[in-house]
Amino acid sequence: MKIFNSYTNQLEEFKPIHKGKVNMYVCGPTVYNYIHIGNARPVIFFDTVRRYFEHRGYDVTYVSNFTDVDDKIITKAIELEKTEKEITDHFINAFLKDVEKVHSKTDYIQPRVTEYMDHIIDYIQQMLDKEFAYQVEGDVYFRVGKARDYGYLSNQNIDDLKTGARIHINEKKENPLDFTLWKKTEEGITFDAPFGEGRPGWHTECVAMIDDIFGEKIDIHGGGSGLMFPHHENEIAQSLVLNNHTIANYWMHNGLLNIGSGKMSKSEGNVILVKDLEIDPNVFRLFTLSTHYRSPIQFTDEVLETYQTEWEKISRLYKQVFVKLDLGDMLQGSGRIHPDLLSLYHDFLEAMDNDFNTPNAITVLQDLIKLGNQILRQTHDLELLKSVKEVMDEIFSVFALTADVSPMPKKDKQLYRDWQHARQDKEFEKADKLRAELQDKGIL
RNA sequence: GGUCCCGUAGCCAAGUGGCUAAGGCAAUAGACUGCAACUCUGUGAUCACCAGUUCGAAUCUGGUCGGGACCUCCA
Repeated sequence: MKIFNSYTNQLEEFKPIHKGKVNMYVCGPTVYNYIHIGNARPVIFFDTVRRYFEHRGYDVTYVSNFTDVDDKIITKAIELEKTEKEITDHFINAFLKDVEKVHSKTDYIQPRVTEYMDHIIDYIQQMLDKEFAYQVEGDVYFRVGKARDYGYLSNQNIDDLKTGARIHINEKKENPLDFTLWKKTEEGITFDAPFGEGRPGWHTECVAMIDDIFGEKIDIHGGGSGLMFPHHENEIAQSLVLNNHTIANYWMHNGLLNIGSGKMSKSEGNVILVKDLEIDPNVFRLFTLSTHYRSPIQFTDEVLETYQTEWEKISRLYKQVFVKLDLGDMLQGSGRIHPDLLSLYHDFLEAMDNDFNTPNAITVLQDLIKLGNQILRQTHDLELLKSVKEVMDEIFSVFALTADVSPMPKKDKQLYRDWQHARQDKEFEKADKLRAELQDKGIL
């Protein structure tokens, strides 16, 4: 299994730290608003990564945080005349609802910044003690100039960054690249620390959480490519000071989702919220996974319609196969997959093993659909159809696709057989009536 | 101004040095069908452009044009 490691910028064989285990952390949302469809991409992609590792037999510990301390949350709280906690509780619930809406798992570890304040303060103190941080008028900054390998992850060198630094000069900083660890403030919710009252910057939380939860270097750290700099760069800088390692063996970054021509972001105002999305989650997942995770995706109605069509084709076949097997009392899994289908399943694994090449994996699914349709029309071989279903079930479980099927009660089975008989006997009026009934029941 | 990414058929999208450049959608021609729907089969690209490296390039190098990201909160 190969993964593209953003840290080394190359494809690497995946080797877990602990045999059979995967420890992974994905940067979660700052909970001051509903998430948009661009935020859903890492949710869906890393959920797929988790599912695939589990499919491969790994025991996965998946952690993703909630940033529930932030200026934007405070602004929102003041604006709505509520407490920060009311705001963040509301948007955490909303987030989890959206995660479910796109068929992603919510049973992962969800640390919140407010629960980690002691750790964060302790970490900042340690950095001060080691002189990798300094205080100015109650603020605490990280001393980037002293950090080792700063810029390695995002492939930038400090001098270029300095040259490119925009005019936004903070007189308090020794160096414009230094980032805030602690900000002195009296507005909104604040916390007490040895270095004064205020709140933490957002770069320390991930390090503190990962260290507390896992207690060591982890396998995978994921997030959107927009986080690579400065957020992940800053995380690594701190971890090198505190723990002398780069947090994760493999850094994974997903590309952005664009809408129309430009990028979608909260500040651009061209957002589509997940909660307002009115498409089948299966379609949205197919759409999201139809492009390799490191490439950007364009969100357009035309492409969405393509995957709508695609999903109808996939789910239609699944349903037909399911009904055939149900009629033949062959829904129970045999665990034996026919060689022809087994080779397709292996193609699927091969695609996924190659840095989660979901587009190619979807192509395998399409091959499977074609084959299934041929069997359905030509050989009617139930054993083969059973294998088709079983391979589809495997792929569905990794992609979190769900076709709407359930075993038929006896009278529906009879109805189906009656329909077939009516057609054979050329009693078309009767057949059409039965067909309409079956369609009403969602069997056809 | 600095750093970096991308440009494959009408649309989406694999492939990143070597047989005739996967696959899907759309289009079109056919087959199947009692009618619908579905389904299957056939049909399409000198890989933005130019120059170079190489026995050989969509794939590597340089340049041109076009699009985008980051350097500031952002998945």
